[in-house]
Amino acid sequence: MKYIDKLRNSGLRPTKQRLLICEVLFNNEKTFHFTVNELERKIKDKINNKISLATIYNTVHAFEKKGYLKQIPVNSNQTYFDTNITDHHHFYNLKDGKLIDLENSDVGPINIKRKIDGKKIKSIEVLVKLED
Amino acid sequence: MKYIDKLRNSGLRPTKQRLLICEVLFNNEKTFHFTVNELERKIKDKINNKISLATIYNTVHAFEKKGYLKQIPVNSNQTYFDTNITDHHHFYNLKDGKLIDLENSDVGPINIKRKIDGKKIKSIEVLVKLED
DNA sequence: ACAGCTATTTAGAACCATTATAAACTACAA
DNA sequence: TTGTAGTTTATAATGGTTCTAAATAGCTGT
Ligand SMILES: [Mn+2]
Ligand SMILES: [Mn+2]
Ligand SMILES: [Zn+2]
Ligand SMILES: [Zn+2]
Repeated sequence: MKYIDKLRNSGLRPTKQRLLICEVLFNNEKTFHFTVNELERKIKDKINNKISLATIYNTVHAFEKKGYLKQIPVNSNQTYFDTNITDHHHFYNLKDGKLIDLENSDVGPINIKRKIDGKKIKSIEVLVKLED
Repeated sequence: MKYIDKLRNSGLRPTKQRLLICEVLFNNEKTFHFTVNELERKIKDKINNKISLATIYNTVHAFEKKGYLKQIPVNSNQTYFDTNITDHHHFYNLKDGKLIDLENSDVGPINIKRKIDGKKIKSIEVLVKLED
């Protein structure tokens, strides 16, 4: 399996639940955005025996901590995750709550002129809200 | 009262609850960021007879719809609001969950080169996450 | 292969911010 | 004043997320 080493090297035991979730998340042509509920549906579509919702949450958070997933800051009652972990930005379609990647090259370089004492910049994220 | 007309002109009846909330939100030297729970505390500090939490939610949403408040997109279990309704951006201190205004002039002009068919850009917001 | 240990999974309960409900109250216009 | 629609309120319901603690599974050393 192609994800066993990835997990072991991260100090995560390659359980069959995690391997299945890796398949769903990372074995795709394109990266994508998802909520935990959407991920649960994708997992159910893939297999017959289900994975507990608690495990899905555990795994998503474990992967996020290891840097294999990112959370996207949007106003929603659900948390949005991204399998695209490169530096990039987002369109947010207010109509249907869907996100669209906005590559760094599609946004001019962002230069934050102000500094905050004793703090380092961890990330700079642009959210472009779309309406009709 | 200075907020009676503002409310009437917005089609909102100037109830004593709304007027009190206006005082807390808008009668300040500086704008500020808040969650509904923080606002509830500020209101309790100001008066003895309390305002129902449901009314606080109702009012915040009414003011947001009228454009007197903005919601700020961050990853948190609580919704962050802003009494600063000008176009601007934010630092987000991951340590304590506090927001700091980042004026447009402290960020270079942001030029979104990509267009989405049939959609208009409603807002462009930059979130700069801070760590130690 | 086995034992022992720790990590992980799981069902279900708990949590908690937010929203819905529906009855009492209030601003306002006729 | 009176009627009506708008508003407030206590309280219940909702729903995403986290917690719990018991069962299970991966791993290391023998
Ligand atoms: Mn998380
Ligand atoms: Mn709102
Ligand atoms: Zn993305
Ligand atoms: Zn602000």
